[in-house]
Amino acid sequence: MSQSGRVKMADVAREAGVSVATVSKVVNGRWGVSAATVERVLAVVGDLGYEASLGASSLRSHRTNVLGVLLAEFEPFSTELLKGVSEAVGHTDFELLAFSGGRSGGGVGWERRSLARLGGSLVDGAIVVTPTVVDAGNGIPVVAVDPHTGPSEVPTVDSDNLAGAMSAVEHLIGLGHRRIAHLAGRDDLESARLREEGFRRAMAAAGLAVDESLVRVGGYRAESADAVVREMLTGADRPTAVFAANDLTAIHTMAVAAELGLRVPDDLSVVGFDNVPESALTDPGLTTVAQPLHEMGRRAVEVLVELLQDGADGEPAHVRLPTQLVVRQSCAAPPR
Amino acid sequence: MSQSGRVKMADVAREAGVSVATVSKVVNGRWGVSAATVERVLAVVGDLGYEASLGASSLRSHRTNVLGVLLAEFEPFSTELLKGVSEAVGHTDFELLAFSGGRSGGGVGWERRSLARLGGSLVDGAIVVTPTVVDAGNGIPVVAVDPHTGPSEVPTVDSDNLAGAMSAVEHLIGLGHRRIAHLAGRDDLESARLREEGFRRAMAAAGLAVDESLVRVGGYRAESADAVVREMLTGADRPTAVFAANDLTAIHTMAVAAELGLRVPDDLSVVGFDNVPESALTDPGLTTVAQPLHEMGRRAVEVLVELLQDGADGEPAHVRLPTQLVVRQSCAAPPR
DNA sequence: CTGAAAGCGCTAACAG
DNA sequence: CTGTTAGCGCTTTCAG
Repeated sequence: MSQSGRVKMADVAREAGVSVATVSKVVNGRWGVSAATVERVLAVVGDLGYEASLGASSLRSHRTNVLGVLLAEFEPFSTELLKGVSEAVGHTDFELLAFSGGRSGGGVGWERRSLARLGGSLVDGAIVVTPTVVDAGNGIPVVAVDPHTGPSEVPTVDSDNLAGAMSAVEHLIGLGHRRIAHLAGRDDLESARLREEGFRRAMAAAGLAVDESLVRVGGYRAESADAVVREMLTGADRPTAVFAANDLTAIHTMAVAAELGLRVPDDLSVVGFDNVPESALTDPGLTTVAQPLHEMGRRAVEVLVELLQDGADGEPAHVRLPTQLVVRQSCAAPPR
Repeated sequence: MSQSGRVKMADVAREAGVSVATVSKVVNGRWGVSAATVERVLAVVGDLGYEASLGASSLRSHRTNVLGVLLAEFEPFSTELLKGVSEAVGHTDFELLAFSGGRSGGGVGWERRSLARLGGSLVDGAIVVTPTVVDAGNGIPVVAVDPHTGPSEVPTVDSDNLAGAMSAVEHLIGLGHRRIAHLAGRDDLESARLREEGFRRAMAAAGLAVDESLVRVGGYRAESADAVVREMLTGADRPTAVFAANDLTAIHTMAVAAELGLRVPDDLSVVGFDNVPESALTDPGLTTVAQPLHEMGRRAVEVLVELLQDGADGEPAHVRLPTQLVVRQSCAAPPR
């Protein structure tokens, strides 16, 4: 039947002998079409396999029943989150659209760009993952997961980064470590700032001084951390343990250590943060602070859907979930 | 500056004192605009933070520089693939859009629906993940990953399911197993069919008869496999080993075994297929057949981009990548 | 070099 | 109940 290109509403209309307006009404279940017509049109729709163009209908109706997830790139953190989001969305009748705009790693501002490109038409609401700047949305409801600025005027979902970081460092201290390094995220990320803060508090609580030369910014990506890690591990007085701000850089730390001939955990202990599945794939398995990533995704959907239904009444929600230390094999007592 | 809703091209035009047509030309880098005007418009664009609406521009131009990934839901298999896709797309100047249409698990036809909704406007080309029916695209280039029908008129990317399955079963046989069950996918999935075929060939090669009561369809999801697994493991003459058609059902098999008081691998050996990161998270770790998921995603992008640039000249590409057995701790010699 | 006008495919008032 | 008439925000001729 359908010969070239996509089937459009006009094709259905012609075939069914009605106007496009009528087809539109039928397709959208609007009132005021005779049962006979509805049936005929639906038959043709099925026949031709017609499906409305998301772009076109959204342009006009500003209601698409599609939820958007905006992210810088599809890496372990955001894909884990997506699993939770996907599961939760499956219980609603929304469709799900994940968008990664701009070039990988996204120059700053990807969240604004993406929001502008999709918002106001394609998606009814959006979940932005790890945004560094949140514009209170672009006319559409937005919830931020693990945002830059920490709780603000836009609803957020995150985990208890401070307590999580403390538990990780306490674990190292408990094993006997004194010379502990922190491979920090970036100052402009709230989660990273809190993890560093947790590191410092745990150290202070144990009466340990922080050697500032061992607190270095590695970002959240392997590439950005590489040079810093090498330097840290080849330095004269290298640390006996490293607390990395996330799993990706922790895993990279282990890789660099191996390359340098250091055994983990015998020569160097490593702790990460996130508990992405990849952290269990390393050898030895990475001890890390688990964030309930799936749950965070589910909660974000919950908050967003509620916003969509009830509107933004009152204070924005700020959901904070607990973290938990997952002990694997990457930590041991320090070498003597 | 921007007060309500999104900034649109008309706003930029007004502010810059030119027509929308001119703004459009500038924004799209078209020829024939004076340097002075270009500069002025660009300044306003930056100022107002203007970003073209994907929906609107795609509607008119049929070129969006966005690649689509269509999937039934965001589960481990497709998200691993996405990581590879994302990485590869990062090296191009395309943006990436992953869409999961319809309700979770998607009634059949989700691939057609999604393609119709996005194709012809929103995306320039699409990668469909595990489609059960491939319509040769909806006017746009399409490449299928791990498709239903096996190599066909649409380009495909998959892995060597037959050899992979054989290696898994040979591993079990090598350990001394004779009574091996196969938790099959579904007959209408090419990959599942080939895995079953591999199972049978390996058994035959070893001179072992297949007990047909131990070849049961579990689908690719935990829920669909649950009842079948329970029945299999509680039967009178239960198998000493199970080769599941994918990791998700293998993992579920281990869970059910644990629930029934069976120890893995002492009482029951289990092998999976896919090697999604989750397979390393189980206790004991799951022995499984690795598919190069990231690589498959990368290759799919490669094929798609080429299609987009050079058009579909000649035979459709069919990329088949090798699999590899990953031995963890879920298999041992059968109990005597 | 610039702007006016005509749609892309669809939905939302309105008339008939 | 049904069709006609306007656009949504943008790109693209085609005159000026």
